[in-house]
Amino acid sequence: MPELPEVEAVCRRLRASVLGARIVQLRVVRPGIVRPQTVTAVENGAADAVIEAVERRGKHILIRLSGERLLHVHLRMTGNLVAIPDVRFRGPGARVWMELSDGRGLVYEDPRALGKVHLRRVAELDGLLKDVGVEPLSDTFDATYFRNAARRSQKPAKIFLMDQKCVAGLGNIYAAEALWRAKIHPSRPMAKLKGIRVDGLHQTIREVMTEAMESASAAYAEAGGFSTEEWFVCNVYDREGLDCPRCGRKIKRIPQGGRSTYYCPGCQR
DNA sequence: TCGATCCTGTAG
DNA sequence: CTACAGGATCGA
Repeated sequence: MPELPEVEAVCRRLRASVLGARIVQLRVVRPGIVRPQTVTAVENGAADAVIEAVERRGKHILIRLSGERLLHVHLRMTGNLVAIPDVRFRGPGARVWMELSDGRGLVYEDPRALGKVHLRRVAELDGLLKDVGVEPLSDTFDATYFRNAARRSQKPAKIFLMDQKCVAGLGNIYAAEALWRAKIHPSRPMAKLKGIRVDGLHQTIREVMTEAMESASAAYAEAGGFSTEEWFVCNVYDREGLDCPRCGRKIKRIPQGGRSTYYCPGCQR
């Protein structure tokens, strides 16, 4: 589910439904979600807070609460955060749930339970997010910024994009898709790319994220959750052995950093 | 940079 | 049964 566009879609939905609501109680069903914090710390800390804002930094969701506190949520692989009409009807997949004062529920669901829900103080935020890079669709993410970062990194291009330090929010799918559009081989060390090709990659990152952002939010607003392939057409991701839509060669899959990377050996160099 | 880890579900 | 999954962190 969640790379930046999907996380943003989740935030938009929450903003439309949950702002100004008061949290009567928060319950942690799975302690692992909250670790290394304790169940009691998070439950007590969120009780009685009013939801003042829903913000996002990279893939991090930041729910601002009254009293200089906030809920810091990371969906990781399979997490989701949704408002439901009646907290009593939460599903068995609820790992953390909150009862709102009007009886609705704000529920963190996560089948694999790899995600995180933490209670923070506003003052801690900068420290916690210090390694989260620039937003890919912000003005700060310009060609110069990207060139400078690229020049300093020996990492393979795909690893570089998935690392959140330079630009935040790209995951396995959109990193692969941006590289395909830019015709760059995922193993290519960033510092070895010509400036003009780095510029090209900068451009395709913006394209991919813009398209994904729009369709993710649209699909999510309407139907309340679709799997990616229904609204974002991938050219390489999860297409091992199929023809490259651009040059016709067979798409390959290689391991990188313990994950699968898909690319076209014909046109990505 | 690799592998293990956190977990469960699903496809082959 | 094994392999793999849209993420991130840790230690060797």
